[in-house]
Amino acid sequence: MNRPLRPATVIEVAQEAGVSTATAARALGNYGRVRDSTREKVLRAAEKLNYQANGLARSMITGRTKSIGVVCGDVHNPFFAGILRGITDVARTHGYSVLIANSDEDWATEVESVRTLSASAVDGLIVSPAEPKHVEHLENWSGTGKPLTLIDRSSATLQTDAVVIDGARAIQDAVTRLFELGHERVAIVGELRSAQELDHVLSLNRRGLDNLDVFTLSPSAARLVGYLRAHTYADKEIDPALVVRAGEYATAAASLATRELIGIAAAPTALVTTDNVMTLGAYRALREAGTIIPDQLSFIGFDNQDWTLLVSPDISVIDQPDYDMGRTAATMLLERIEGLNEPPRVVRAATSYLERASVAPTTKEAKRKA
Amino acid sequence: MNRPLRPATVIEVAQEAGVSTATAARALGNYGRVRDSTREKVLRAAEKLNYQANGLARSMITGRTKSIGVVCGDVHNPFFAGILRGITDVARTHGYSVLIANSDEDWATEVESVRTLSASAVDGLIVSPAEPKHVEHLENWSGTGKPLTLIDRSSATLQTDAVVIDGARAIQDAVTRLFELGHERVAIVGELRSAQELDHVLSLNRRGLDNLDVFTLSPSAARLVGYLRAHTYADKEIDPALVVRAGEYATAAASLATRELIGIAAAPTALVTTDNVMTLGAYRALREAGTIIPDQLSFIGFDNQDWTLLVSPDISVIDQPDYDMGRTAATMLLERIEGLNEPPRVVRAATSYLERASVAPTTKEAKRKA
DNA sequence: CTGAAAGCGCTTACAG
DNA sequence: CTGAAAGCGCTTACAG
Repeated sequence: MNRPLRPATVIEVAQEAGVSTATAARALGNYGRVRDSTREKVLRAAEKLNYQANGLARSMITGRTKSIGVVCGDVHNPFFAGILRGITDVARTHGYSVLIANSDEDWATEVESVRTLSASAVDGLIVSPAEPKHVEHLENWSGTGKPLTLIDRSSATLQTDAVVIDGARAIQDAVTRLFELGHERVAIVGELRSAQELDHVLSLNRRGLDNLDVFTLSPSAARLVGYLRAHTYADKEIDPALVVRAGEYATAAASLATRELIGIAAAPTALVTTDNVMTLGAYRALREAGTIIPDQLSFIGFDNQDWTLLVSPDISVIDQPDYDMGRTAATMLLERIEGLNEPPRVVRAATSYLERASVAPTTKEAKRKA
Repeated sequence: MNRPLRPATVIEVAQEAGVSTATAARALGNYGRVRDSTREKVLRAAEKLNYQANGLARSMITGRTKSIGVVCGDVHNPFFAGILRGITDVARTHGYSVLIANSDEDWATEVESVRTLSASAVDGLIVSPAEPKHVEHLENWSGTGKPLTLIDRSSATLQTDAVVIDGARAIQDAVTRLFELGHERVAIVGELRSAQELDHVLSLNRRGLDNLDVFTLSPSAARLVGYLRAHTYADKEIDPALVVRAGEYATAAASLATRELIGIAAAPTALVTTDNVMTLGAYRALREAGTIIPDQLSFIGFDNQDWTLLVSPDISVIDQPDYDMGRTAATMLLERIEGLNEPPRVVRAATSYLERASVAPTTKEAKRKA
């Protein structure tokens, strides 16, 4: 009865139960046909010997490890943390383990992460690709026949499941709302890392904007398109000085860009941001500059972070269901792992605009209403 | 040259290179002696066949998977997110994968998580035990000979590496600082889930407090000890009404408890909290109640969250190096995995008190100084 | 329903 | 330095 250091094997259980290893394996592994009385005999022997299946040996044969891999930008970013929580919750209820890797939005790191997870033989992968245009490594992964689900970003070249939001629509609605409130000079702060993508988007005319598939763009570029569409459809001109590029995915960059923005001669009366990092950075700059919200500037952030309800005034935000997005992505991935064979499915999670005290009509508009 | 769906095996590489499988394996696996020219021949064949080592087969033999498991309360909690980031960063540089599970501070969930990670055959485990007194499942794990590192909480019964902070000391210093500023009525809001532990700690006299090993307590109880010590050493009486028990690890519970606290007749002039969840909950309640900080109440939070520098006034905090704690825990674990054989090491990470505008002297004290 | 035997893709003594 | 062979702990046709 003394528990051996080396756990018992199927063979030992079989001997204890007086059956063949094949039969013991069937009873233990819960497959094939076994007479009930035999199964019980085996299970009793297993219990006696404290049998624990060796998952490695099993996985080598079945080719499945009951684990999934996640490659996101940074687990410390609350948006990804929320997604990850959703993924882990779904995985757990299905008995799957979750392996996590951060890309820091760096392509080479992402490639390496995928390789590491691949070496860990995960059954499926959830990735928010750092560069949706460079997904050869993900194509290779898919070449193995194992499923892949994209999250937060989709790809034009990759035919797989994806969970995204319509960020362009969300920003378009927010900006339009600001127009309603009388704002004529609305600024936007976004990462917009790719200057090329930025130039491309800015160069589009109305028809170009209409026809653009925003889901193939990087998140910040897609959201900028919403900003441009709002202007175009409202017949407002776009002042390039109000389109602010942080250039990298960091709060410091957003702060710097925002500081410059509010220093220009024809200052904006309203500001929208494209995600939680930009929101935090921009807000810090406004706070340091002593900008009075909403009197001097109406402000709409992205992502419903805790702090947006702790500062004064409360910050209006575009809420994005990160947790549910994670759940959805995991659910879709597990369906594929379990054998679902359908054309790629793209889920667009719903965002919602939560208007709070950081947004107010312009003085002029307020008077008009009165 | 067409890439086969099934990756090449050692046997195929060996045939291609014209050597035995043993030799091919040695060259591929980078162990044993192989003549340089032979090695090259094998590696060239491997490249040609696009050989990828089957980690599962390798792991089954070596007994190692190059992966570690992490069981924390909740990855969505910024404290754990910071820890996890530290762990993943260290793991990556060593070529290890990280498997993550949340316990939600629930013991049964933790047990299940350990079992799942165990089935995934991780080489080591980092756990912040939900109930430091109930660690039989962790003892079982250690019984396998694989290493375990505790984080944020240690255990009296478990002889393993651990990374903790001296929360008692941190709170003691903070409370003492409040005394210096003239505060006589200092309150504390903590989770203090275990009523039994709370009663025990509250019942201690000076000697009992002196001799208590706070590292065997739950974090919030340990921090309460710091509060009690500060009072005892300053010869201040403890008003039980100022020791506030949220009872569960949730912001809502902290808010509720705080709301009651500030409603009592003899209200506190200062408040400290025991971790980031309690801090957020307490701050929300104060904000809703319209408490003016620091005029009506000096406030010291735990964990240097982003938002503590966004609200007005800035919130003083006890900073806890979550990221570095994660790094340290991972480093220690990997050392054990690599064979280090030393007595258990307990690292006490340094906290720092960051005083900001949320803390001020009492009116009386301010006058005295003037 | 059960058993004997082969096999998954590696690593590892053991000889030479 | 290299090779023939056994073995890790399972699962899986194939017979019966």
